[in-house]
Amino acid sequence: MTIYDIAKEAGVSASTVSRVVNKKPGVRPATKERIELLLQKYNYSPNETARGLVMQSNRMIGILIADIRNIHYTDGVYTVEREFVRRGYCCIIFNIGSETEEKGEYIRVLGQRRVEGVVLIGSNFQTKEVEEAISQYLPKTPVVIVNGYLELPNVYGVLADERSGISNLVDILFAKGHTNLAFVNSYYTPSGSYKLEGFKEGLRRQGVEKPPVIYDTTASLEGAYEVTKLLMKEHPETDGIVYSIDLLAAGGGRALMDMGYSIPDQVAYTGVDNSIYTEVSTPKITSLDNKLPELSQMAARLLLDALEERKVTKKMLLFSAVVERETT
Amino acid sequence: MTIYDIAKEAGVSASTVSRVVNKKPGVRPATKERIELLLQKYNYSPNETARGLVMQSNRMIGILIADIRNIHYTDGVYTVEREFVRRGYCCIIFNIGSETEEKGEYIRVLGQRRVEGVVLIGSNFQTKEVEEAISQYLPKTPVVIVNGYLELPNVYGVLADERSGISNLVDILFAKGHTNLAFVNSYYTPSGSYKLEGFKEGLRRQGVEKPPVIYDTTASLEGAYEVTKLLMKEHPETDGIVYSIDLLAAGGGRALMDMGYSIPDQVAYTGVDNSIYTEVSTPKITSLDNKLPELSQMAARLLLDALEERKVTKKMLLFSAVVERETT
DNA sequence: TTGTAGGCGTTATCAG
DNA sequence: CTGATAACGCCTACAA
Repeated sequence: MTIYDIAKEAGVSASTVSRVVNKKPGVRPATKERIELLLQKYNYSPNETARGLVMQSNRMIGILIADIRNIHYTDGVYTVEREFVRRGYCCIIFNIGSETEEKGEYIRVLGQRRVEGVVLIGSNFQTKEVEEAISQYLPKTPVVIVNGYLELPNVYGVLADERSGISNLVDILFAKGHTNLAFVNSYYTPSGSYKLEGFKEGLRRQGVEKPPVIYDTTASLEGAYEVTKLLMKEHPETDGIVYSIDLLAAGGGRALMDMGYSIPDQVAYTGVDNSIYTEVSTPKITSLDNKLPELSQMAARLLLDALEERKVTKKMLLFSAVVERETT
Repeated sequence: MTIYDIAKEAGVSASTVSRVVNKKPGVRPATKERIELLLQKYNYSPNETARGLVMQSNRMIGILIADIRNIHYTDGVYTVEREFVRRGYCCIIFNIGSETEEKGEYIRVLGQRRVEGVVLIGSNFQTKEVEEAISQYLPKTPVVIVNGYLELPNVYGVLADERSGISNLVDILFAKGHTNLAFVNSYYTPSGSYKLEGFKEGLRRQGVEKPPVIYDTTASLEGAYEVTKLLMKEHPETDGIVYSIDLLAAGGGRALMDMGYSIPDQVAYTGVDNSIYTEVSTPKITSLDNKLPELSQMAARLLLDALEERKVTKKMLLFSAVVERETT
């Protein structure tokens, strides 16, 4: 059912139908009514593809994310999606995997779809490859990165100060008498290395001289469980563990309990994200709230500002905050 | 940058450019090469909107879901999205809220965008409103419902037998000597009422005559915590609780522990979804695996079959399975 | 092998 | 108030 079909049956031209569809003025009430009746009758709805072509605007935005199942990101996608839908946009979402080298390819596809804006969620978009893809395929499309940044004219960044947040975590552990700390990180991301830096900085600030105890693992309960057992075996003096994400803290906490440590007296530990895992896990996990929902909210706002040509902050920082629970 | 711009600079017509862009045969190698160089030079990528218009196909599919943050659904969205992207589609995802009356409106939008297929994730799409919206706005577009079904020619359904699954849970509890059971449900969905039926059926099968103990709460840790305390106060004889989702089991389990019950000896409990909560929570939760990922996988396959005009099963059922852990 | 012409469903401009 | 007409960017017969 096109505007022409309606026009023919109403005995008018397509332009007149277009006018009433778009509620433009200048149509005689009688004609208008006649047309509206037909629109109803046929359940007409304008073809957005055609509309997008002539209007040079399809009101679509693209969201790229490593993996929506990672609780770390789920909230972000949700927030961004809601914000845009409220404004009449719709969102194309791609889960692109965390290790993939195809980030550029997805950016190309978004370019080809002519999305009007892009949100990249996660610090792992802060790479040379992404930078090149953006300047190739989306040179004029506003792009905002949640927890990352790239030096391009059309890229905006909203970041959390995870680095200093983690060093605050170290302070808290020290204040409670835990001084033999270890850090457990998951696969490499820029965010992960900032966290590690924060850990080292915290130790330095506390006057610790010996080399820091650092372990890596996959981002899974099992990985954290195993690595924690290993850690405690190789460094039995450890009395505090900083995990780079809540999920690891949950898995690691389980290992500590299974090994018979009393929490938090003998060993204290902390997570990052302040996610639901902190409440589901027993004991409830002290966590660094890195403000992911707020970050995403800000990202959506920034992008909207850019799209509606208001003036936009290129880069901004939100402050994280420690939420103490039962593991410290 | 359009094919006309390229054509002009190459000294050929737009159709020739179109041919090389689409790798169609019948272009002299020399011309082809010349054009390809220009395509590279300008980073040309065909406008999908225009292409979609003329081809009458935009390779977009729509996914509707109550709330992507609900772990219950996250996996499903992920699976469906991955499956379609692999086939060159892209997905428009809408979080429409669980109580909202706007389901029809979102379906209208998908129709207006002329998506080629739709996946509805969650039994809460099994309503009259959705049925009407589909027959109005998507009368010929294939739609598949994950864990639901509607009697329309273009609607397909993939369901889990949660009802009998729950009654199996009841059997297991009885087998372990827990005979004073209670059921804790969250907000109303068709799935929720099937689960409740399963619970009642299980009791009946076990020869229980007295009216079942049933509580309702919001789908949250706190809700489950409070309602469990209330339940145990009002029915102190209870020695087994079937929660309708893992999240509730996690919250309720916490309440039971805080009240000093030993798990599973004094009180056993179970969840549904076999989600990560079962492993993060302590003790690890026995759960009904309702095969959500498989369901979503099947849904994607069905839709793909429909799109590619293979013959398609209208409605199918997957069998759930109990995964025993530490709470039974 | 290449170009021309028509059309996909809209919107917008400009006459009438 | 209404109707031609020309875009929008691309694809595809058909003709050359």
